[in-house]
Amino acid sequence: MEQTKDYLSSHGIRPSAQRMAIMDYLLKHKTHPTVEEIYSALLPSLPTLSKTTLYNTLKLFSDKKVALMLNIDEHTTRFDGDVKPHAHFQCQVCGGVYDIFEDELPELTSLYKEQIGELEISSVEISYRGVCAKCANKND
Amino acid sequence: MEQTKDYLSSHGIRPSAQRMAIMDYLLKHKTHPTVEEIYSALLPSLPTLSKTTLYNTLKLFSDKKVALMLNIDEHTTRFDGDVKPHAHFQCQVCGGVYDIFEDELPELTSLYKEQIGELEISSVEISYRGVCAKCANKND
DNA sequence: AAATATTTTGTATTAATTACAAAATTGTAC
DNA sequence: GTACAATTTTGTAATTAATACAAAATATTT
Ligand SMILES: [Mn+2]
Ligand SMILES: [Mn+2]
Ligand SMILES: [Zn+2]
Ligand SMILES: [Zn+2]
Repeated sequence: MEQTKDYLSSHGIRPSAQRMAIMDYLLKHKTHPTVEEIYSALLPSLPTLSKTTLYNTLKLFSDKKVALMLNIDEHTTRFDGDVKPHAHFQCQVCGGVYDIFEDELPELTSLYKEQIGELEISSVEISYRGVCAKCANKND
Repeated sequence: MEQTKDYLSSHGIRPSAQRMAIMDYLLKHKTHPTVEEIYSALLPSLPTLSKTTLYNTLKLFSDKKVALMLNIDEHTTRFDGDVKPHAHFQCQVCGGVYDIFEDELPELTSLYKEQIGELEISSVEISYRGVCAKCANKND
């Protein structure tokens, strides 16, 4: 929790109680939560937390590059405290979002370019969709 | 237009007037249009077209793999009649969505896998964000 | 032509996100 | 420490993309 404070500060984000709680949640829960999920989880410890604060904070985190804003789920935005290069997979059956790291997908890192032709790149999102192992084995 | 009919039929889609007009529009306009843009464009020639039909049809096209549903734009879904493997780039300044093909990004095709570990893949979406050449040169 | 299945349409609803301004908190100057 | 300014948080209202639903229209089969 103390390190969360320094982490935010070092990225130019003033570490308020709300911001630390939200960042902390993202760092501890690598489930790619939605705004609703984060909100419900934090409400017990931050009873006055407003959704607007949550939206503003997550936008801020994304701008300052301490969180990823994922558009993999067509219904809602999801967030990720892990900003290292990695891809995502969403199961169309259970809706779960899973990480795909370089060991599973060696080509991955080479897609993180700063420039492609004339285009200046600031972020990359690689999204797979399909059926996860758990759901595929349900019809047995 | 006649070939559009066969194209839909061969993909198991009954070629109604609305469906042909929508598919036709996607094949002719490689601008990654939103639902609103498609609707406005088709309204003059199909005055009774309903948004519900448009949403249903685009969902059908996506399911039948004759169109891509793009989540690159966080505000709204965009559609693409080009279903060949390619990546996309959205300019954060002008909002335009551009194609990135294999000649610009040779690693691209190798990401289109059918399986990654235990995960069965049915689609891939690769989205870059940044600033396009036109917008980068505006501050001169 | 009658019966059946499919597609289209219009309206109402849902739900994620944004806009906005007041209230609260924090930081700075004296 | 009080006063003032800047920042952050909050609650409410508004927006808007997307979906639900059932009636109307159209196409297909018998
Ligand atoms: Mn992740
Ligand atoms: Mn494209
Ligand atoms: Zn699953
Ligand atoms: Zn641009």
